[in-house]
Amino acid sequence: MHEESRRAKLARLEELGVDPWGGRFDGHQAIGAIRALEETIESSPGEEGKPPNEQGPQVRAAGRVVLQRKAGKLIFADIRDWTGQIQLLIGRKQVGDDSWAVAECVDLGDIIGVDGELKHTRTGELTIFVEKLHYLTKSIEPPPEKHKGLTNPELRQRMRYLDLVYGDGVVDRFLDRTKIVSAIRNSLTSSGFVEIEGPTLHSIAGGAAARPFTTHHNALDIPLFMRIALELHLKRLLVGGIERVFELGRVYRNEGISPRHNPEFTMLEVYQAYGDYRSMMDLTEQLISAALAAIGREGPIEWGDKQIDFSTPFARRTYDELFAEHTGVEANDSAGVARLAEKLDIEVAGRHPDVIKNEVFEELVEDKLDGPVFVIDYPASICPLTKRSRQNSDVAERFELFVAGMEIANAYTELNDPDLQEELFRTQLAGQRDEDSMAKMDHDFIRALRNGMPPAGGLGIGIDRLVMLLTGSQSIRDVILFPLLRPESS
RNA sequence: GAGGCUGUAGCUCAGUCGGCAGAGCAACGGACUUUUAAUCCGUAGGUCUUGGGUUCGAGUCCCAACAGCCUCACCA
Repeated sequence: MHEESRRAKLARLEELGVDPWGGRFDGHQAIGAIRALEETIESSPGEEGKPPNEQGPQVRAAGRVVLQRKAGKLIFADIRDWTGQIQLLIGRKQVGDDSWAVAECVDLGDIIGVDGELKHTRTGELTIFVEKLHYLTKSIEPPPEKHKGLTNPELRQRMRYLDLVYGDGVVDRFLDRTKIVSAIRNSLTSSGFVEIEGPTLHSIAGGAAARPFTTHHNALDIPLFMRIALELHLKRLLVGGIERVFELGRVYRNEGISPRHNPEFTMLEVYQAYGDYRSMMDLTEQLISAALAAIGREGPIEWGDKQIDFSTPFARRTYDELFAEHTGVEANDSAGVARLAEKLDIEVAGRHPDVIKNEVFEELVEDKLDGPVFVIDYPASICPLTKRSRQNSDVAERFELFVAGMEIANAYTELNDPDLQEELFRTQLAGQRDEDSMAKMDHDFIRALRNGMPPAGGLGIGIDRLVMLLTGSQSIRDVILFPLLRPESS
């Protein structure tokens, strides 16, 4: 077994009086920063036919050994940290017999620290000429294949730590995710929004239409649900006078898994008193622009075979307009819509016309919206939390932002009429199943509205999908560090 | 939940018509003080995902289970 030889070296290190598990290692420089010191190397002409003499800075680095070439009493090794990779040269004569014995215990995957001079080898490779070697941690497991790394998607997800070390661009992708989230948070904060933490255990799983995960509180002996949305508690805070408020948090939906769905995902919801859905469009553009700037992306972004241009302002098109454009049937032609639905095997009998129309929209229109495009003015009847347009009460002041056929954001002018809200919670649209409806009666929420919620705009952004788009990732599992997998059977 | 594809050494992958289980990397032993996907010589490494079945004989064919990926369903 591979483990045996590694354990033998572990024992050998202990014999040599070296702790194979290392300890505090102060003052090391990031490899990326060390590489940037290349220009400080001073060079004087060497003797006839010899390379120039170099004098480089003294550096201290730490990293994982990812390549190793043993050439007799010389070892070339490449170590990698999260900022880059650099070659080491360890010579028996240069480090002395004792350190050489330690160096001989180095396996691929081990973590070591070095002190040495930064200069070039004869072949011109930037290299740390090691003077002192520090063992920082032994790896008992062999690393993945050195050319291709881990390619099996299951192993990449289960052993994300290896994917991060050996996968091309994986660390950068997840660091980009962090930068995107920070940029969004900073942008909101600098616009006067405050971040709060709402409850994740809800007694009523409201604010969206999805099946919740259920759990139970022992002491109170009550059923509880993991939240499926952030909405209703944030709106309670509007009632409480927190005029600009947001939460960036995990929500849980007990639904299928796909390249665009993970049972837990990250949602941003923002509420702005005295705003409306149009203010939310401006805010959406602001946040996405800030995210792009944070990861240094300019110009169109490649996503699969699509080119996405995030220059602002994004297109704004009405729901009905897009419906007619992509289906060839006018949105208000309910007979025509019904015929279309039947052709698509969408059930028609006993169902609300807007529910049917929306299913047709999802089927025929959404995929084609490469965007970014704000789809505005949804049928009011499918929007129970949204204020109706003053000009046309059949239309809700709502937009969804579509990019590459994916819904990225959803925003409303928030409904703040408690009586209408209560009525809409009560009205189950004909033909809709309970779990398909977001009209779930929440008396406490109604009571909050009865105390006066200021008119407001609200916005939700699916952070994982946004990160997918901005990092060119085709699967949500590529932007979630530990996506849900079935546990391994032992 | 349905269908398709995949599962072989630690990793990446071959394995033809059903006839001795293969390679590269990694590992181990040896040579090498300027290599860089180091090179050269040698060695070792397998419950072919699991369980059944067909067959003289199964990694290969059939059935089932398990896991992953994809498509669909589900999912504003």
